[in-house]
Amino acid sequence: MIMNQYEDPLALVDVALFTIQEGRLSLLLATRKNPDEPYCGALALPGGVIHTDEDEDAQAAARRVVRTKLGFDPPYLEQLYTFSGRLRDPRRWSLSVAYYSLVPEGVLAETRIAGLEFVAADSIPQLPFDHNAIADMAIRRLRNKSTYSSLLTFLLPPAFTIPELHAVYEQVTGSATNIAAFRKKVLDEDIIEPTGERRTGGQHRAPDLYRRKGSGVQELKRTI
Amino acid sequence: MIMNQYEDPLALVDVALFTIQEGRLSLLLATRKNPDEPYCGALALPGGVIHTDEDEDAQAAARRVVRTKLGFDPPYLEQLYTFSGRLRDPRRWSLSVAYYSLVPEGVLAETRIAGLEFVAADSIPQLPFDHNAIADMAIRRLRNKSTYSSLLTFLLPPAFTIPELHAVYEQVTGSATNIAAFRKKVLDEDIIEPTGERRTGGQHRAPDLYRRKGSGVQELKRTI
DNA sequence: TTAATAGTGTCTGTGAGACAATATCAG
DNA sequence: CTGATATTGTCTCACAGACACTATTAA
Repeated sequence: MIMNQYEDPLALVDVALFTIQEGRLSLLLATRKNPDEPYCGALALPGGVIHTDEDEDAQAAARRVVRTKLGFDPPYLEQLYTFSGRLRDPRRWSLSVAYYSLVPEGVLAETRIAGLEFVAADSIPQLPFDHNAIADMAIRRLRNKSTYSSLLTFLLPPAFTIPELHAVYEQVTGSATNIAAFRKKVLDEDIIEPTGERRTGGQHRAPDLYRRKGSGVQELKRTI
Repeated sequence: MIMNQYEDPLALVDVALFTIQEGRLSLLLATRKNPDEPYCGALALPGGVIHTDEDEDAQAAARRVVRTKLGFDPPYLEQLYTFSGRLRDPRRWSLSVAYYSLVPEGVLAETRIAGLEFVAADSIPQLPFDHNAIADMAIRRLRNKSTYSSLLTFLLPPAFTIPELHAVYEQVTGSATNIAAFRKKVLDEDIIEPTGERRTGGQHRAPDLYRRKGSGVQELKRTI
């Protein structure tokens, strides 16, 4: 190991993982289980030390954290911000690359892994470290990016209806909006496309099903 | 020092510092001078190892880097993204928290510090590490944020005219826009305010001077 | 007075948003 | 048929953008 005249910071990743549970935007918290680490027993954002022997980069480390805690690869994972400082971790000067992740409604409904808990995004309890700051920034980013991208489709199953997307939009942004205007906007943005199917079963007209267009997030441009 | 079973990554900061030089958006590069570090002698983004004994956090480290290389505190400094991986630095697994900074036109004109060089943002040479990726992302962020915030005012002196702001806007976004529409939009966005003075000297009507409103960047909201 | 740039007023097209009207579904 | 919700069509208002016109300045 090539040395460095300064003590190296502790390098971590933390993940703010969101899903829809019972119609509400929810954040995943995990019980800390390692007795060698601080705040053992407390609920916190899932995270951990970067394993430089196996993780190719920080994104891979975050992916590994989700995979080991939840058992699957997160469909959407984006870097949020890096939190750092001398005092944020009792061990030593630390640096946490924070990510946020979106998981479709229902995927985690049956997952009954011990120590995991979902809390409503608008009533997050007090968390250790600076995890409340991370969660707050993740929600702000999510709210903001929802207004100009196909981000929210990652909170829904592969095929979804416009009313469902509209409900998620209202849940995330916290604002009531006109569904007719929403429909028109989202359709000529060219970020979703009809599957050709409809969802039957309701005692009303069957809504058209759509899927996300393209594999990643689509962002829209502003003018001036 | 509390140990950790994994080798710690090398923790760095890098800064993409922009200013206007001869009417063009320009990026600052610095000659690497430390013979113990890779790419000594090459031009690269100014950066360095985080000093955990003196830097409170990564932002403070980036501020220190700018201060020691340029001799002043950067007026605007924002975290951009964290670049990481096993191979990006020949020393070892590394993690660089990248920042971008904006400095008013003219402030660096007289600065004649050896080893510093400005290059036009649209013709950046090949750089060591993944510094080209950092610079590209910084320019994308700058271009994008310019369209919905008061960010560009940080590339101008404290008092500036609307035509000056418009010229910077066109230079940064690379698009020709209508100055009348630009003026109207920027004025009712409430992000700048008139100083009450005008800039005389030209052989034409003296333009009104404005200043940025508020101390930080102002962002605008989108609708739907 | 003239050349040059600053600033203002007017018109138009586009798109968000409200709302009415029509279309389907299950029972 | 009826009660529900989905989808489409129409109108209005706000605003970006184009452009013409007026206002100032120094020489």
